[in-house]
Amino acid sequence: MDKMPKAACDAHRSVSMADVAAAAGVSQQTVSRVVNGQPNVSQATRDRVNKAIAELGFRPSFAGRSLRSGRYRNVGLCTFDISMAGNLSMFEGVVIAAREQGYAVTMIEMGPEQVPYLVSSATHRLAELPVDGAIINLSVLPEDFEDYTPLPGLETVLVTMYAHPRCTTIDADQYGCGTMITNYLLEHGHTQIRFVAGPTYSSHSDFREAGWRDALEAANVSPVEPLRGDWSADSGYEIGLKLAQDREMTAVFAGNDQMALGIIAALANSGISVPDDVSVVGVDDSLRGIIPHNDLTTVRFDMLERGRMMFDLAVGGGPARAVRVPGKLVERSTVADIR
Amino acid sequence: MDKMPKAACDAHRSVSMADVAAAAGVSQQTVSRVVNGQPNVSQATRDRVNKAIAELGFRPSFAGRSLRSGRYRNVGLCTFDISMAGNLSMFEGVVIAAREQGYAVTMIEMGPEQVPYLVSSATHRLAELPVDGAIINLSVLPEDFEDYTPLPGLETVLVTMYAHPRCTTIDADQYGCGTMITNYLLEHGHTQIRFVAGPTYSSHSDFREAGWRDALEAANVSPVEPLRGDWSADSGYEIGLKLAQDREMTAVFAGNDQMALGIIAALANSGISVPDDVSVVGVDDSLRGIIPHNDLTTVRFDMLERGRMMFDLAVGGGPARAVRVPGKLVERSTVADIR
DNA sequence: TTGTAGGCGTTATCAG
DNA sequence: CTGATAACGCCTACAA
Repeated sequence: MDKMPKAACDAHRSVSMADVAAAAGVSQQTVSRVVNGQPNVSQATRDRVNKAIAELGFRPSFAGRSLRSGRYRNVGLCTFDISMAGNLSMFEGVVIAAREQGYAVTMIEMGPEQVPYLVSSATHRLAELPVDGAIINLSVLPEDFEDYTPLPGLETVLVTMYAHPRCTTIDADQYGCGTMITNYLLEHGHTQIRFVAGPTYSSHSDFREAGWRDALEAANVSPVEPLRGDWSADSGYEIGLKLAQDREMTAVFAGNDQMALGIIAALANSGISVPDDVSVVGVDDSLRGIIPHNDLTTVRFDMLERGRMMFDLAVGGGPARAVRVPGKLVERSTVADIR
Repeated sequence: MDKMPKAACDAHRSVSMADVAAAAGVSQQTVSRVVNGQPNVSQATRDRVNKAIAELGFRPSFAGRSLRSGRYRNVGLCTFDISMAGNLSMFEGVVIAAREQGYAVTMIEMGPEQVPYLVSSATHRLAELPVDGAIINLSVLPEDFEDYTPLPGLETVLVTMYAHPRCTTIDADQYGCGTMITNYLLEHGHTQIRFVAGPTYSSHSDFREAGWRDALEAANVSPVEPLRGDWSADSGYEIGLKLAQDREMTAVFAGNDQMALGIIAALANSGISVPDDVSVVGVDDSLRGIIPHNDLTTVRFDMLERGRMMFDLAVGGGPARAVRVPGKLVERSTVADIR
């Protein structure tokens, strides 16, 4: 009984290099050399080790490796609500960017029981994960945003339009997208441009609205108070019915593509033709492939570019700054010169 | 110079419990107790330690912890192409399910340079990550599927409709969804039910088609060869124009909702009314909130239920089996009794 | 070409 | 209540 190896007592222990070494009759170090493809091993030894590896089903321990190296080659990504529109496409960009550098992405969701949403909670959850950097997606502005200080030693990037004094932030440029769309409509001769906002909690909607407001005021036209939807096409339809009563309005800047679609349907049902009578622009370019003959003029954000920047900031570090990734206007056929 | 601490030489080393212990004038073990909220520490000591933790910006090392515990509380998720429709929603379910158990999810994408796609490559990449289990999403059937043997010691789940002798597989029940939709249309008196397939590489499309075929044959009607689209609404539109020529057809089973939308538009433009003249059913229920007045009858898969099952299988283990998660018919108004 | 020693940060165990 | 020790799996450095 004395000779019974400890390993046999612990069913949960995984196969280590020491086990492989024992099986192959070599030292642990030789196993390490084989596993890492180092040159100074004779072919015979190499074969014996590889055989043992295969038989025992050895896999190198991430824990052991990263304990040694001090790095994980992995970034953490936290969202408060993963199902919020846009989070998934953001995630896609980060995963692709990470893969290009040989990194993985570890994801957590804070979940609905974590109310109020605090950046500091997110940071602490992420800090216990095997990550070299952290990306925290702030779909709404958390209460502790101003007071927040990132953990020293964990490069942290906040995804939000708001700048932060001690932490790098990044987001698709919602404000710029608001001015871009509004100016585009102004260039086409429109002045009575209505904005359709998203839900009140959405800072993206706020920034798009601010861009619209500022662009209008720069052109000396006073903005009409926006109507507010909930991002859904049906809410857009209801709003479209109201807009159809507005005899001044010649253009609509919808907070997203779905609402734009609803608005266009409502206008059509009210005998108003797009773009002949009224021009409509959306945001996100989220309808490609989804609806037939998609002709909605909109703004597209390059999710791969955005993901790459988030990733680079999260692993690269550098001083705190506020990065805004510009979108591109996608001209289709729901905008025309004013009649 | 002799007294210069080693740490000062290595800028990349992170703050360890030993550092905190030195700063607080206690032993490393006491720091461990404080960090893990164990009871047997005096309040005075606890305060001193916490102060040192805050000052030094200590965060517990994932590597050290999991080296000790032998577990990661993390599952790996691999997709061959993350942007494939459906992958992201699958991912969402897994992340939510994982969070409920205090797990994180680490994600990798194989990327386009990894051709041909091999399950074994995915397994080996996942095996080097800090994961207790692995989920591999097989959007297409890889060449080495039959020969594949999962790594012993890494619980592996394959997401595919195909069963595997040595590995648990799971998927939304595409075949059952095919029979369900077809039987539903048969119950409404339709027999001339056309199927619109997705791209040839899609096994999901194949299984939906097989379900359709079998249900028809069980009802003694011989299936007309399906038309094939590329999942997009525009391809659906083209197919819809062809279907409009088919005088026998009274019902269409579209491979997904987007194509269904295109088909309905093309039928309408050809003077054929849905559901008065022709009934149409889609799959996925992916249009909610996207289009106004969404009235498409379709099949919905519960992504949270699916994610929970995948997660449980990946951490729970058990013998190899093939799990199929059934969908639910969502009755809206694009199906009517045959005229 | 191969082997030995040491330490990365943590926690279980035992000793005080 | 607190501290010392050992071990988890791996890799760098050095020795044979």
